[in-house]
Amino acid sequence: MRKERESRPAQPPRYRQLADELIGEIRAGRLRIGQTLPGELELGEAFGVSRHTVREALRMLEELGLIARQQGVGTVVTARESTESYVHRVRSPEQLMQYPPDSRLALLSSGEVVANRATARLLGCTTGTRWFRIRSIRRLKANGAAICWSDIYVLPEYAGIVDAVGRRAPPIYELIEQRFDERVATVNVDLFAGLIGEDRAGPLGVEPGTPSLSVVRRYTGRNRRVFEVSVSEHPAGRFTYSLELRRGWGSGEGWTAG
Amino acid sequence: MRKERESRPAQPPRYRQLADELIGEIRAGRLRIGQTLPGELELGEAFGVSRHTVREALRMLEELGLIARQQGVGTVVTARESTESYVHRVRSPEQLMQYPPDSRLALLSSGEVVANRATARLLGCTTGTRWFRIRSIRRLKANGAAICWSDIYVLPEYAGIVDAVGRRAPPIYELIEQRFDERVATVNVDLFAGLIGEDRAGPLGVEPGTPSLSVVRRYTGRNRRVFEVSVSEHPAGRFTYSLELRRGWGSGEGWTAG
DNA sequence: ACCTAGCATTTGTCCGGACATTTGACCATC
DNA sequence: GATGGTCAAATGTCCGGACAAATGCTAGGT
Repeated sequence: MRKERESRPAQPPRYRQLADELIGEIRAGRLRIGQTLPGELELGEAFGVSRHTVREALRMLEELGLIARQQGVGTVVTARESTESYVHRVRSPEQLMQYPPDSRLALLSSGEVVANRATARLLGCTTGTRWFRIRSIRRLKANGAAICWSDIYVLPEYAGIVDAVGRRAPPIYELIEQRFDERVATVNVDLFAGLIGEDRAGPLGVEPGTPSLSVVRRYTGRNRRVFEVSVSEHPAGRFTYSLELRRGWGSGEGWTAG
Repeated sequence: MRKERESRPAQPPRYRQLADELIGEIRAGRLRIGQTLPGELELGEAFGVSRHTVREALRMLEELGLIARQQGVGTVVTARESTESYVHRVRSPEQLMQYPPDSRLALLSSGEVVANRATARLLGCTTGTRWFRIRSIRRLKANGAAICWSDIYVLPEYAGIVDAVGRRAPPIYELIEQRFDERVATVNVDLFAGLIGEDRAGPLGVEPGTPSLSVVRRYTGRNRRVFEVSVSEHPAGRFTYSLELRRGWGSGEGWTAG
């Protein structure tokens, strides 16, 4: 027999009331992290609702990252607060670069290099590590203005992709994804103030000593191995790196910023 | 009567098979954006499953951002591909700033200003707009080294928060959230190369002409109004702005970067 | 032409039930 | 102490059913 429901307008559904109640218990500390909740049947009896309604409520908590459910084990509290957070999202690592579509990469030189101390610190590797380095400049097609100088380091085993660089080609990480069993899982980006040295001022068309925005991007594959690092220098006035974060709810899965 | 299911190991659940089938139809273009799907009952009959199973399958598509469901209307295709994306997430706008916890903001001066042309361009407002500006320097507690100079502009109606600035206080946007009916919905961040002028070199303890990392953050409330803009300059070598993006699936809700 | 009531359609909520699968505890045996 | 079997408990999957709520369409009245 279906339980009669009070015909009160704007009353939330039963599953939401139950979810709110359980969230309150967790927030208050009466249900602690690591603790197993009563089973679905038990919760249903306790709150006078069906198991379906209980499961709907638990699904909400799961989406908020407060609990984890496992078949045969039970429902465990995993967090006290669901993590309200601000999210920046891009469709692809290429969109992360934010270069104008009418800009082109021009290959300057390439070859194998051994990371000295300074390079090792920049790349986040140990001194002596071998990389294949691709030096390039990105220019606007319209007026040929150089917007950045990029040193791109890839693992020596991926050096073959240099054949395709500099033409109407996709980004290097994408070439690597296409030709090898590699997939971008994480991108770490560092931005800091730099200064254009004498060796690069000419090709970039600026005075030596011009301030620059330095951007280091480290691409990590699924095997937690960094397979590409790009180090770019953008002369002042030619490039702004932008991002927008919007408020949202996270699932408490360790998604916080690196 | 319950339909007999083939006792084949590792076969996905019926709701997932149905979800995959519908995803395939959408990807192939046979179900187009804007098109309404057959109703839940009709889908159940067509695929020989219960309405519950249909709803589970549709819930998956909804979570992927491929469809939208509305009571009394139906289920509409909203996207052709679920948007694989890379996500950067922080818990709060304060975490976005990335200042070391042992750094302190020291108030230099404050007062109302009128945006001239250059300031208006920087703040993203019109020339002549009035702001309340708070000038400050952030230093490491340990050695007193200045890591940035910040000009923080707030709407004049929020000027009162200046009383609490510079002490063991939360960030300014948080003070505003506490005292007024304001809430951060979006933060836009621009990073670009700058240069430390003569007026700031002394207080910052660097030579004039030192390159700097300039960071502009615009805080927008729920009413789409920018209520705070902070403009910070970090001398080279003292600050790196870092972010990490991880691969994940978005819901195709227009979450792409600004 | 406009408005309103009624109705059909659709999704949302909730119920009871049954079986499948997974997990961990317990016990017997070696 | 290790191993394997059994069983209870728990969640996962799936079913049929019923009613609520929202929406859009249509017909009739003004």
